[in-house]
Amino acid sequence: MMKNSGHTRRERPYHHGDLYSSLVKAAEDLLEEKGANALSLREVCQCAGVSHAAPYRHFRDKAALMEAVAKAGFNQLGEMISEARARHPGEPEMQILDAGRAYVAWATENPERTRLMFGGMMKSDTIDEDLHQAAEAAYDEIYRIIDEGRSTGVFGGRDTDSVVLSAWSAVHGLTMLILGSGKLTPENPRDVRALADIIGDTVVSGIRSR
Amino acid sequence: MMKNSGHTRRERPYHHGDLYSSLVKAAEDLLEEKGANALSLREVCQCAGVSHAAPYRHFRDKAALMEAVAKAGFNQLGEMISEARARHPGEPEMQILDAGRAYVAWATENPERTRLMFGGMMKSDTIDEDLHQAAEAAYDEIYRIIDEGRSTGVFGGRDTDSVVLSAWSAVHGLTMLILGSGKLTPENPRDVRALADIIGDTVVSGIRSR
DNA sequence: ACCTGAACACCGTTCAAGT
DNA sequence: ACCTGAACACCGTTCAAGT
Repeated sequence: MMKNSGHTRRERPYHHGDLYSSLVKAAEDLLEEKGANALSLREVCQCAGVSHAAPYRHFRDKAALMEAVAKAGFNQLGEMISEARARHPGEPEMQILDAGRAYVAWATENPERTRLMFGGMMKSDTIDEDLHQAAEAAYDEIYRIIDEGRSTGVFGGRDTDSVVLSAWSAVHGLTMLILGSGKLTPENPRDVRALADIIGDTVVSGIRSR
Repeated sequence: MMKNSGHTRRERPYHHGDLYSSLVKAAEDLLEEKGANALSLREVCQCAGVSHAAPYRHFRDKAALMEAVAKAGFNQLGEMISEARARHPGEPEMQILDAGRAYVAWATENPERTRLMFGGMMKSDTIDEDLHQAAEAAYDEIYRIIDEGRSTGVFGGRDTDSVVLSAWSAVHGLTMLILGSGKLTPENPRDVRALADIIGDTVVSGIRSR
């Protein structure tokens, strides 16, 4: 298990080359493997093959590294929703159903990263602007679905923000219950999808124009 | 700021008397004050006026103390829902609306405890049976509301569990978005209640029998 | 410019010893 | 039975020094 990222000749050069990315990758892997509580920066360094002081050239502190991990997570999650939207052009109901499936699926496949992303980090006042924008971009994907559905008359509700909130809350709530409660323990992706569909049906019933 | 819990004569007796409760209380306070990440067992001990080794007579480890905090949280949350239910006998729609308000209100008043309770702790296989039952009792309060609503015909849906899941997901999702996303930042209890009512209306629309 | 190694103040946990 | 104080292995962070 020698790590040699990008280098073919020297076994371990003094200068790493792309330490920033290596640290984020190592942090992601270790986070999912051991959980947020047991994740130490020193272990991430060991995994990336550098000394425990090396990260401080690239990240202000441990929290900044975790913010980078969260940012990558929001980008991935937003991409999943975007793809679900693209799969059903002109069909907002199918878009929201499929986006819900994708949201829950990604989160259950990356539970620790999801907990990190929605665990209160975004509330801190020292929040990075990059991270904020990545989260915003994911939100916008949901907004676009609802907005199209409302403008074509298939969704109702008093205003778009309220409908987005309702849809997002339901899907996000299912997600966090799967990750956080002892009650919901789907064994495989098909179980996850079945749960997502139960919530999807209720959401669509609740926001459909009447 | 001398702590003297229960003792009037001696300033700091060798035997504390009710260290278990004092530690849970101190942990609750410090948790909400500094956040889960910055909470140290040693500081809890200092706050309770004992040495840093004293807790190990009452708790297996730090995680066990946090489980006790979570258990108390589930009991409080379940109590809130129960009271909301009792406020509107025979009116399941009002019960679920009011329970949603109470759920979101309690969580926003106790954000760190809520994150602890739903942060994945319940997933660990070494979970305490007491904690599991406290969480189950809170869940049952929601179940009772939906069950009564379905048996009197005001709620529809394929089965009670699916309807409970839909309602719980929506309210829990709003809660976690308020606690965890940068987007939702209600400034006061009235804002929180307004958000809860938006979700409540959609949920009731979604699960009402048609 | 980028990384290391020693150092510092902390942490959770253990255990012999005190009351 | 309950608590203390010293000890251990760890941790995040800093900084002079190395390449």
